[in-house]
Amino acid sequence: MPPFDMGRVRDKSSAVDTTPCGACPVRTLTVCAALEADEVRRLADIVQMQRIEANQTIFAEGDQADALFNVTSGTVKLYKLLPDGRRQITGFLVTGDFLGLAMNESYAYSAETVTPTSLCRFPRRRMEALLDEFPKMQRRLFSMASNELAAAQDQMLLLGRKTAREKICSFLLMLSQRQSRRGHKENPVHVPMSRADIADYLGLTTETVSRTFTQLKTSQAISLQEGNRIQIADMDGIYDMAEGV
Amino acid sequence: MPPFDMGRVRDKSSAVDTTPCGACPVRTLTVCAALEADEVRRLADIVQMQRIEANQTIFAEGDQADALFNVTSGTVKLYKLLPDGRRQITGFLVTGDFLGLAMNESYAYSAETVTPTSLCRFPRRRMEALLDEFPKMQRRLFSMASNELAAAQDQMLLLGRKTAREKICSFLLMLSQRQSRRGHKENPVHVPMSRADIADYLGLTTETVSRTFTQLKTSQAISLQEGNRIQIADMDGIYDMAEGV
DNA sequence: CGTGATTTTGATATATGTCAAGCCGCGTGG
DNA sequence: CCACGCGGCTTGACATATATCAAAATCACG
Repeated sequence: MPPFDMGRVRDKSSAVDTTPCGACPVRTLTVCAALEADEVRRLADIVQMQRIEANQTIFAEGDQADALFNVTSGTVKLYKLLPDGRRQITGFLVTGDFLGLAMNESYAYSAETVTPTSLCRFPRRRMEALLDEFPKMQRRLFSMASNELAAAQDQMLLLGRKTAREKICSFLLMLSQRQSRRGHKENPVHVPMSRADIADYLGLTTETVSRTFTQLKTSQAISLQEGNRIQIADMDGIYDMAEGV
Repeated sequence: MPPFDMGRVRDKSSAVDTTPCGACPVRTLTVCAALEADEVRRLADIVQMQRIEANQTIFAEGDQADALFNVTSGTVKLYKLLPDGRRQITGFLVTGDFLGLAMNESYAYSAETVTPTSLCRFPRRRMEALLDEFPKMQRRLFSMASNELAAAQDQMLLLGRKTAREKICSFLLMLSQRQSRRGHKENPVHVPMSRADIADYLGLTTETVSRTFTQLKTSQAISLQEGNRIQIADMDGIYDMAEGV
């Protein structure tokens, strides 16, 4: 699937600002937030926008890492595989998330779209040059990496020590909190990924994920709605269950 | 346990270099590696060295995060707890590792010594000021955070998808590779932590860890030696077992 | 040497995985 | 417009890796 180049986006309210980034609706959410106008312009010079349909590979583990990405819409999953095919999804990225914080010469994980997705693509070399030039950007990236690291530690606690029910409840809360931090309402929760993806994210099987959802449904803690939405009926209860209380 | 201040360390081979960092034997391993002489001196100005005995808390989850640390000798464990006491160890730090990459106003995890440990302590505010001043240091820290992130993803794969035997083999290999990267021989592997710590790191129980070790011993893949050392007899076999091959 | 902690070993329980079938929604093509 | 088929989800019956509970063995340390 060749990337479709959307070209320059024109900002209708301003004749001056013709760069794609200047008009970017998610600029405040991501690396770009900390930047001055001229810095954004420099970023706009090297960025390339692309739209990718659902269930497509963005890159695979082991590929030469010559680009970084920013998700501007849609959902992306990152995962690692064992030789026999067992899969661990290490994260779901949504609007505003940065893709490529942890990398060497080659990608250490694969990335695939879950839904149709828009990406900003930054060639790696040019991005690195920009980082040297703008310490503020570097700082921002470092702080994002720190947050990722904290999230990764939470996920280790989940994978190593939580029960299936605790995992599912934690997962729903994570999605809910993510929504509300992005300015949407916390409920109902949009869950665009398949049972198999959820299972591989939580270290379970699809069957166990499915059974746990029906249990929660039966106990009135949640209810499934139209369009991959889950209403959390008993938010406090789910909160407690997520921590084993 | 009040930190014991070792004061300034004198470098016997050089009358000039009286800063603690200038004489530091592990300088090449860590943040300090990338720095110029004057930068190291500035770091030396704010650093405070301390020695802590085994099994002592360095800080606890939720404490106000007003210092970062560098491990100059010994082993430290980081962990998170669930309300009912279940524990997940998220990492073991050894000589040269940096403590405090992921943090906000308060620590998101607890840190405890496993063996007697020496630390360089950096007051956080002053460290941040230095980071602003020396982008090279910031860059180095970012790169360390990236590596941590990659390691965290490997650990998620381990916790979510590997069997007990695969976990133990991966763990031994990690320790072995860490030793050899630090200039020691890869075999035998020094394992200073208790079965309980290993269990909480791998998402198992002490009983399962113990049983798995005896299995590996019985199948001649490893042998236990004096002083918490494990000889990996069949390195290739362990390697394959770590990945489920 | 004795005493408590840690580790190992054993017997049993259980949460979750595996295998298998049926169901549901949805796009396709007759 | 309906029948068909296919992928994803749910449910069921059963298997099993690992946890739990308990006791013996070994270790560390005063």
